[in-house]
Amino acid sequence: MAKVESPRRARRHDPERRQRVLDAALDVLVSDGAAGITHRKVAARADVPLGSVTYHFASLADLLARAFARYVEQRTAEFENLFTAVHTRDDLVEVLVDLVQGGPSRRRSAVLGFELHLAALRNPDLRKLTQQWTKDSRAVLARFTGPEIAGRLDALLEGMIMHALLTTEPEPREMTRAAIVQALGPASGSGNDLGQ
Amino acid sequence: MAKVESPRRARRHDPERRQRVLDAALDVLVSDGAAGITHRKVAARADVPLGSVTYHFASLADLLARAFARYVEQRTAEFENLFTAVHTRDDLVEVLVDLVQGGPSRRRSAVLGFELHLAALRNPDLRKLTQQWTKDSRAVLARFTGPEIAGRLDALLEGMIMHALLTTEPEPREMTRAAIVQALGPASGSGNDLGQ
Amino acid sequence: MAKVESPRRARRHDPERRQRVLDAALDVLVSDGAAGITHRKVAARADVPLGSVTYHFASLADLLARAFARYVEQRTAEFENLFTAVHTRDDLVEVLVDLVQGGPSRRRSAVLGFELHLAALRNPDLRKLTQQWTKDSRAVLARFTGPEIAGRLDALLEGMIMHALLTTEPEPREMTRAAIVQALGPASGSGNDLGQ
Amino acid sequence: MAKVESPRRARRHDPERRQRVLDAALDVLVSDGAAGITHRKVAARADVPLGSVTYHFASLADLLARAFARYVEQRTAEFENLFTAVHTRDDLVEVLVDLVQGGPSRRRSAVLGFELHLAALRNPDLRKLTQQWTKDSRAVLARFTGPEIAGRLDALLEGMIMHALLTTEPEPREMTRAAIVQALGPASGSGNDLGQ
DNA sequence: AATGAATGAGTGTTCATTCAT
DNA sequence: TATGAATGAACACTCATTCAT
Repeated sequence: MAKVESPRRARRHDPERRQRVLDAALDVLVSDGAAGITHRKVAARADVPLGSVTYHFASLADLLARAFARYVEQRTAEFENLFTAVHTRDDLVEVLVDLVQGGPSRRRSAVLGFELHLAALRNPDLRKLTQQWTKDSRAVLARFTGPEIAGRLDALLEGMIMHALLTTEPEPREMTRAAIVQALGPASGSGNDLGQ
Repeated sequence: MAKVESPRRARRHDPERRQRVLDAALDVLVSDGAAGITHRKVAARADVPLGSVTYHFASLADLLARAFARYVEQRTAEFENLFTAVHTRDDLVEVLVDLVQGGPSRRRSAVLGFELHLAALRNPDLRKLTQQWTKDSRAVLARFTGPEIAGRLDALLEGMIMHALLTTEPEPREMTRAAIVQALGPASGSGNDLGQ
Repeated sequence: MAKVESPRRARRHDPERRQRVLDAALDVLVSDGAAGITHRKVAARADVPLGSVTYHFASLADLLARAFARYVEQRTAEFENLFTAVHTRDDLVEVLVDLVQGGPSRRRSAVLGFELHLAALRNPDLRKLTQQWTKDSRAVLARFTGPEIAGRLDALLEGMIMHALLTTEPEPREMTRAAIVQALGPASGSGNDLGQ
Repeated sequence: MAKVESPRRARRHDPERRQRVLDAALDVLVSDGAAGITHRKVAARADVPLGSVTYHFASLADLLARAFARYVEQRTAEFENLFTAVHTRDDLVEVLVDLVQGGPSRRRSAVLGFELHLAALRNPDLRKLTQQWTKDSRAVLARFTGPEIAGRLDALLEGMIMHALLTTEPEPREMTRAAIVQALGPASGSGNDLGQ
């Protein structure tokens, strides 16, 4: 019978530890921000000895950079995924409204996004990351809207998500939808398809 | 002959010191972020002894809150001001485009804005501040656009400013203008006025 | 009509302020100990501006010394007083038992006494104070018991008071009495009087 | 030839460091009192970097508590030891007189005892420690005197030790002895043994 | 006489990082 | 390879004391 997992495993070989530490770092970023992350908090969160964190990552900045990289990777894939089922303009609108109104489930993602943006403001390496991320996101959107609309849509979404994060009175779904529909511009064709 | 400014004046009486410390705190916030602010950096920036900062502000959190409050105050006034000369739709568009494209002169403002937003995410007192600020900004916009458009315009501007801050290839002015014009929606009247 | 006393009176002339500050200092000593006393706590307790405390007392050590002096003065008088009504051996025993079992009303006194003793261990000025105090106390006791008994009685009382302060299970009154009676030694005469 | 002790050894491995820090803390308590102890003083006394003290003890209060616990442990053993050679009533008296008159060699012990008592007044954890200590001491005494006499003897000893610590004119040994003999009460048997 | 402002020294504590094992 | 011990730098904050007014 399997032994119950003890709170501090002494496993000498733990190939996924790096990943677990990175996820723990993201958890800490969500709750305490880039301002509040420390080796110790990450180690505690990952249930790993302190030395293990400094062993696997050259510095806290390095850990942060790799954690953010992991986040962007995951989020890009997730974002991509969101659009696989989009076939009509209405599908697109619905997906984007969900993105903004996402509720607590997407709060984590959103917070990390803004943490990354702010950190990137003063860290060139992270700036590269945000630029690639922005480029990729817009590319996904552009498949449905063309590049110009994609850019403004992206900005609008970002602003709306930030506001959603901070407000106590969430915007009605209908208003979010209207804003998105307007940003998408007039439907190009007569039908409901995306007209590409 | 002017006295040479000594590196540490022994000025015992300095009634505007509080304000100077707050401005120094904002300077530090711009360069190092809320993550990097310390009493010592603020004191050095304000050319004031360390004890002076802790004397005037009960805690670093208190100092931060008051600095952000000062920033919002200034920025609200400045924002209000921007629109005194706006009479036509084109005026409005031009002012908003400037807001986004503002260049280095507005970088400080923008950075502080995002620092505040992020800090507010985990600090209820600051959240009150951002909420009031958002409300006030939208109210100003709403005078020209009505409340609904004001909301989406505000989000769009925020997103565009964030992107402008992070990109190395600034968006052409024309694209920014197009996005804003679209967000404003179709001109209500036939003329160039704001149609209110 | 009399103005309601505001929490911080701006009375320029306040001849009893020194005394009030000393009493406040004793209050702080009771609650925080000699380890925890500060100008600020005393000022707050006395409802007096910080500058007033440093104005009236040359240093914190000075304030402490004068506060303890005031305490000894009061306590000596009080102690003396206790014995004015003592005429018989039984009276004496009863008064001493009360001294030990005194309950919360005497806790303040007892705590201050031990604070003083400990402070005196490292401060020669305070040591003079404790020596005089001890001498006076013993002199009062000696009027009833002779000097030798007075000394051991004093020590016994001190020890019992300290234990009473620290225990959660107070000693029965009867046991305290028995210890005191034993320390007093066999009644010198046949009667109930003190036999002097 | 012995190596000269360098002021700061770079000893990375030092398994008894915790104990040495605790002993250093007791030294500081003796010289400066609970009021005067600081991490830095302890570190200097133990010849250990500041960070080492905070590394081994979660807080200054923790350090204090453990130092006092160590003291009580040592003192209890020592006290117990004192009585192994006691067989007659005279032996007992002699040991107790030594305890009070102990001279400088016992000054350290006595000071720490009073520091602990005073600290316990405001710290429930330390109060537990003093209660256990008192109980143990009395139990040792009670083996020779019975519980009731043990209690009053304990109080008397405490009071006499405090006075011995503070006086400049030490009490003659004979007087101390008389007080103890009286507290022990009349010898129970005819002989010199303890009559248990 | 009295006090608010000011400041330098020092406090407990946290932490990134190093290193011996 | 992994980690507990260790440490120096820095931090937020407190405070006795000074001084201009």
